[in-house]
Amino acid sequence: MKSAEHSPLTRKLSAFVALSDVELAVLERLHQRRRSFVAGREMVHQGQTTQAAYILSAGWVCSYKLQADGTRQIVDFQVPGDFLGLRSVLLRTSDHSFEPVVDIEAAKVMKSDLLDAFVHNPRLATAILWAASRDEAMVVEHLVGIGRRDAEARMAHFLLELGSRLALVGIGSKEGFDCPLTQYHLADTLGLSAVHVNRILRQLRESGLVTFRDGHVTFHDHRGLVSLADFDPAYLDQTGPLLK
Amino acid sequence: MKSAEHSPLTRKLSAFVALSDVELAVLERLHQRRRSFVAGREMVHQGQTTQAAYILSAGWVCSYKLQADGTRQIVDFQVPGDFLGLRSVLLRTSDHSFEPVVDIEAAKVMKSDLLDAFVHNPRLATAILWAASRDEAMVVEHLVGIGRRDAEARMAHFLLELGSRLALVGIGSKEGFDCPLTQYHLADTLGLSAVHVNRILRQLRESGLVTFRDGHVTFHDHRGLVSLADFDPAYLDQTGPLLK
DNA sequence: CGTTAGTTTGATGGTCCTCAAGCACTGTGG
DNA sequence: CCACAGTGCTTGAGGACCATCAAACTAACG
Repeated sequence: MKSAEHSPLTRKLSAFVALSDVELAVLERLHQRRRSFVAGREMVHQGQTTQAAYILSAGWVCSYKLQADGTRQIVDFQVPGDFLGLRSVLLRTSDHSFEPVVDIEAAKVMKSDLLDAFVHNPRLATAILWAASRDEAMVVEHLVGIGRRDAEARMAHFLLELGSRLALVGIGSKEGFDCPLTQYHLADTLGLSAVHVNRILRQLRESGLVTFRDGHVTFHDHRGLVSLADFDPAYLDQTGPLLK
Repeated sequence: MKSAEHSPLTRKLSAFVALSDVELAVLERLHQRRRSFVAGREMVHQGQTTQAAYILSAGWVCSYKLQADGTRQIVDFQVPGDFLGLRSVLLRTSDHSFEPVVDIEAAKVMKSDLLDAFVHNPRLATAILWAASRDEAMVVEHLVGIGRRDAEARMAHFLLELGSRLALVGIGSKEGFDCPLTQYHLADTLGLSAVHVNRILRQLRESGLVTFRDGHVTFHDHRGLVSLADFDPAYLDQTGPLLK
């Protein structure tokens, strides 16, 4: 089986652990129940209890929290290869909502199947938990960005992180990537207004660093961006101690 | 054994799961290796790999990330009953630093002991992972606060959350709590300058909502604060689905 | 061809930062 | 005992960054 035939999740995990044929097979079997969801319609509402998680195979999803005053904060995006609602299956009710950014394809994973796979394939369990832990590290980095970076660095950092994540599953590179997000998504992610997002994007474009336009992000000066954003991909790349 | 004799961690977990005598004993045994650390000296540096975690039994610790420009973002505080570095033991190198806010007492937990306890006491494992998941929910809430709340609501929310957490381990209430943090800590937590923190605190005090002074937080109008901050403690209180 | 969603730009103002200075308290050493 | 430094708190003045309001423009779509 060639790498191109694998699911994005398999690609992602394989970048960090050498998975055995058995483990690969179990992973592919988790992808049986294919589902589609249309853009914009909320999949899981905050506070809801779920007995299933999803593995995203195509499209983008955002997870967010709504506040009483109507403002929204996007906590994270899920791209192909990412889990949706893993934590809410394993431990607690979901504390945020999920909404597809575009029409998506996902595999529904029942709690029982997941626990079975974990019990019989501890290395696979570790790999998946490693991915969950990486997601958490991204949230922390996001927190740091909103708290201590100005709008320009925040945007640069965000685009670089997305680029790295997508490159890992083969749909992005240091040159750029396709990006279905609107400037409103960026605003709700970065804690800015949509108007200001627009101005910052123009500024980055006019500095020759990066262009965000027509659903595509183009890195013109990747190193310059890294320097502007103080971007250190260690939190995305590092291998877990149990994954030897 | 009376509740007062239990460790703060035991108190916290007992609020959500009825632990058996065996589980209580295992939990207490994890507290054997007592250690002290002095205020201000960094315990774990970001990027460091650790083979041990700590259970905090007295004092406060903050976990933070430093940026290249010298600014600091505090991600979370640990109060008695909280774990330090649990994730870095289980999965990956630590991605932030830890520093005691005051002199602290903690129990060192070796990775092997923890894994042993997990294997033989799955309910205990679930309870501890529930606590870890709760920590993550707090980080998400923190992110929302910095991204979408103004300085006053951010401060109010933070103080309310701390109050709830401390009440759970018996060192705080709706009336207030002792708090060793400086205004600089608050600033680095909330993504504000220390000067602005001072102004916001004055504003909250003069509105008769809350006083932060001389190492003590006093809630004058708890309900008013909750309303100002749009504080919903669900993310702290909810019981996980596996904890029946 | 009107409607809607998304982008772009300008004008104005508020929130919060930075710089600066003064004060209170504590601990230290001469 | 007192000078002095260090830490933390407080307040003022000025300005930067970013929000809000408003309006025009484009593209997609029924």
